[in-house]
Amino acid sequence: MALSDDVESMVTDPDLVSKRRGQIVDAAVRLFSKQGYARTSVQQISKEAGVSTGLIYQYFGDKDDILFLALKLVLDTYERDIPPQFIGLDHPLEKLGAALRAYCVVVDNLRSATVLAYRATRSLPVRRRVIIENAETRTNQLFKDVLAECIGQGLLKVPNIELLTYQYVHFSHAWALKHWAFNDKYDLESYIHEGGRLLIEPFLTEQGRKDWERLAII
Amino acid sequence: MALSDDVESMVTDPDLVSKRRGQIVDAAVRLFSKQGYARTSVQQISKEAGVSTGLIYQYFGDKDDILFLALKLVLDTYERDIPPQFIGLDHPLEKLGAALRAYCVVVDNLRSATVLAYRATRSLPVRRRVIIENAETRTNQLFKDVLAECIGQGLLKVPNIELLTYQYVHFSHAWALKHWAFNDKYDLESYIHEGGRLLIEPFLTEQGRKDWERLAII
DNA sequence: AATATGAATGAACGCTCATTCAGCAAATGC
DNA sequence: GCATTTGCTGAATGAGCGTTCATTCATATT
Repeated sequence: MALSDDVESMVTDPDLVSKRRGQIVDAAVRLFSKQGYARTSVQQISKEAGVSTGLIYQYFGDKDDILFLALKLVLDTYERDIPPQFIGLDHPLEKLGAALRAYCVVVDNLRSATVLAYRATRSLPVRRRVIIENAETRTNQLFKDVLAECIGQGLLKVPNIELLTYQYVHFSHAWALKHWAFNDKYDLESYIHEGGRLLIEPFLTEQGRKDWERLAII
Repeated sequence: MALSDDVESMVTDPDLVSKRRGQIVDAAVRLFSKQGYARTSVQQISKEAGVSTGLIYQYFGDKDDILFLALKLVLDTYERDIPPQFIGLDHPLEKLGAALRAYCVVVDNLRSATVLAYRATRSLPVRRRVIIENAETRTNQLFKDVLAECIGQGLLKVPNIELLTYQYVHFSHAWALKHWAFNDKYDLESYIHEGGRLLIEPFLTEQGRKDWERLAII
């Protein structure tokens, strides 16, 4: 969860380390998203970040370190930005709707970075891939918990919590991954709305349906 | 749809061309799936395929050509193997169930190649990416048509055909993409079964439910 | 048997790119 | 005011890669 997670730096001042790393990772995400990891050179990253090539090796062990922290930034953003969107809310269905919306909104903000995470996670060494996969699992757990709460209160009836959770997550990711197919048919808001009709409404109980219509969440 | 789609070869004999290309693409898919496109060298491919490096350039213009034909092989397999699984069937719900099962089975057979298609399509030049995306769209259309038939006969009631189609496709792909998460919880057959409970059963009409239970499809 | 053709080889070439390092500038310590 | 440390630079290095091509081999043709 900390900023580094075992990437080492030659520079001692922690503030400077996180500032520089942020600067470099931001530039890297822009380039990786546009051109892919392999087609992006460290020289390009240094130019985009406005630093020298040598500097990068003061803050990262090698090029793979940059990719790892870039992906971690994406996953950390999910974990940081989604929960605040629903922890204040009272009604479980409200929370669920807000969680789905929040996930789609974050994906929309990080559209190309999300695609990057899909494409590049596998090219990390196993030990690091697991860290990223765990972060994803934790974010999924947020959904699962809210979903379980809805079920516990008799608002939803679902055949398989875990797989439905994955469908929510996939639905959100698809907004980035299949943007080439969706772009001319939906805007973000209508996409979210259709998500509710497809992945929440069919599973509402009698009671759930009443609340859902009253709350007019999505 | 033809084998080549504009990749040129120095060799004239068409049988030999397709044999050699198959041999090389098979080897490439194995390596690309394991190590990624960028980390795989043409020298490695030639060794894996049991030919010389020079030979590869008699059958492909450049390394990108190999990737293109590798991805095309995956998408063509989808298009070739799924329809036969349901065209003989009478009842639309039977077809839908068979289509979902067929898609999951094909993905299971091409698991690492499916992951490759997800990861690498974006690194093709635009013109070729479009060819791959069109192939995907055609396969999706198969689902959409069967789905429309079910709806037309009053067996299903779905809020959004297109997006539900994507959920089917995503569900199948997820078997490959999220295998690290699913492997110890489901086998292929139970995964397919859960897919039916999540993505078909909630949308059955009264009539549809009766038929579905009678047919015991998934 | 002599010749021609097309397939196959793999060493060599040139280029890209990750990584290093000798040196500069500024800050800090003595 | 000198010495030392820290942050930083960017040209240089060298390994690895995609691609080429002079050559060999196998088969067909005359």
